[in-house]
Amino acid sequence: MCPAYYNGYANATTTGGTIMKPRVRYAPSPTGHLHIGNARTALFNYLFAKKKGGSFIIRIEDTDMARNIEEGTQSQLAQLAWLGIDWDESIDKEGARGPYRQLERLDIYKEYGEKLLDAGRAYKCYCTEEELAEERRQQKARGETRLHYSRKCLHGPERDGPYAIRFLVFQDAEYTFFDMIKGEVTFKSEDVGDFVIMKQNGIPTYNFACAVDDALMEITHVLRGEDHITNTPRQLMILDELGFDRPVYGHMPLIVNMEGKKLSKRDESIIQFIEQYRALGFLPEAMFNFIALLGWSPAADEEIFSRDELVERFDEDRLASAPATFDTGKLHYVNNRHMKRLSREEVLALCRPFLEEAGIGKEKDEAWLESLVAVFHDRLSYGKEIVRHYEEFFSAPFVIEGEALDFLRQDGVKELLVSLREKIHQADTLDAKTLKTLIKETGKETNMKGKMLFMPVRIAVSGSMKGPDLPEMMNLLGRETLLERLETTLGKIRMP
RNA sequence: GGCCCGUUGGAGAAGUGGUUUAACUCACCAGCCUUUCACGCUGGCAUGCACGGGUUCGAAUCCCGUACGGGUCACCA
Repeated sequence: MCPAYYNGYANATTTGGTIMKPRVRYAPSPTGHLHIGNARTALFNYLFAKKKGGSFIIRIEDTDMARNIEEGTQSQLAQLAWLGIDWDESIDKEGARGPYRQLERLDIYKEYGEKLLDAGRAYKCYCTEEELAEERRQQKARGETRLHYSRKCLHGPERDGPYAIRFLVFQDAEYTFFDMIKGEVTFKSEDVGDFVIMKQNGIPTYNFACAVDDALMEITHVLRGEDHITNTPRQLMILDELGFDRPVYGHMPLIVNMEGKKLSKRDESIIQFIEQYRALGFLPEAMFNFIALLGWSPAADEEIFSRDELVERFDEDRLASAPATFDTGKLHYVNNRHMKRLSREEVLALCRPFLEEAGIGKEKDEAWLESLVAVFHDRLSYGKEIVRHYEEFFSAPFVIEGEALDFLRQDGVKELLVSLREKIHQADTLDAKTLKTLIKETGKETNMKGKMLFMPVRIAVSGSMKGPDLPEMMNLLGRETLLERLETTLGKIRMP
């Protein structure tokens, strides 16, 4: 993009010709746990700040008293920290521009609200919720397309009683800004009705607090979800009237599900909260990696990166403007790739809680657990999946059917299995290495090799033509189960 | 309904007017490797960029319209 163009709409990036270090923020409201969409907003702001050597600030937007929840703030911060997103200034890390919790900044909003009142850019509104609802109802009934406040309090007399403060929107003004992602965006003031900046309870509304804080905290760039794009003109109006510089805005496309719908918290098809992924045994660096791919793409032939690599490669010009589809399959792939980088011990540590929870390997020793993990390491998409893999091969009902059964009905298979059964029965010790030797010996004796040797054994002990490494799997199964399954299999192929 | 945004293969997605005969990744298929299965490696997979006009010597890329999808119009953030 053209720098001159850029500066024509915002001067926050430069002052007196020197480039300032960017200051960006993530501003969650503590109404719940960290949602995947919010995590992405935080992540891109973080990436942008780190890449440019700037500061990443977390501001708590707790102005909705009704929806704030007790643990909301701590939960948000804890999950961000887990992802590996750390911050330079926030409620637990005071900087020069605090406080960082909006309810602790009420005096500030009050002061600026009065300033606007005095300047005639805002007015007191005594309307009740019921009156406003009735007004809207009538507008709709009349078929009006723009449902804006009627301004009936604009010229009304001052009176007693609670009031809200409304911003007086200019007539016939245009608000144009250069969006880092969308390009030039223009809104006409006539599309914006007089909006409340201070609620009756003395607490600011989102748009007001947000604009004032961005200015006072010297935020230079605001990267946020596209659902905020229509809030931008309102914030611009406030900024302009208060004489503040505008930050540069960038509106990121929404995250949608496979059906193209916005990720709603009620959507059952996708797990929505970071905490839930953590609980399933996903890796924080993999989540970081995956989320970075939601609406952004690297200029490389590779998509698997560490956090540092992502910071290094981040380029805001590569942020997409089309919706980002949340693809669970891709998430599994990314996590799998990151898990492959882990040592066996690390994977076991990740899987252990799930194994314990499922009661797997209770009577087995540590070596057995290690082997179990080793056998599935490569194909694990997340920690808890070890349970599913285990059940599939070890505890599910043993059945052989279809193609697998047909394979066993070939000549020589029966003799092969009988011979192997004897060897397993007689062996002193059974470990993976021994089992491999036994299979080889059986092959020699019965004159079977390659697929004709291994596949019948695989099917006979697992029921499946696919699965983990055969000797390792047989070792985990143990002598008793092997003999049982071999017996069952032989019984099956005797009766065609 | 007004306003705003978007639309490239089975899926994600590059591409910002001319080495694009449209990267790369996932999935899928084939081959190689492994005495089995995976892993890994190699190759295949859009005669076309929602549709219709236009601008241009030249458009997936710029403009206009249509269709479809989404967002937003609160004393929620």
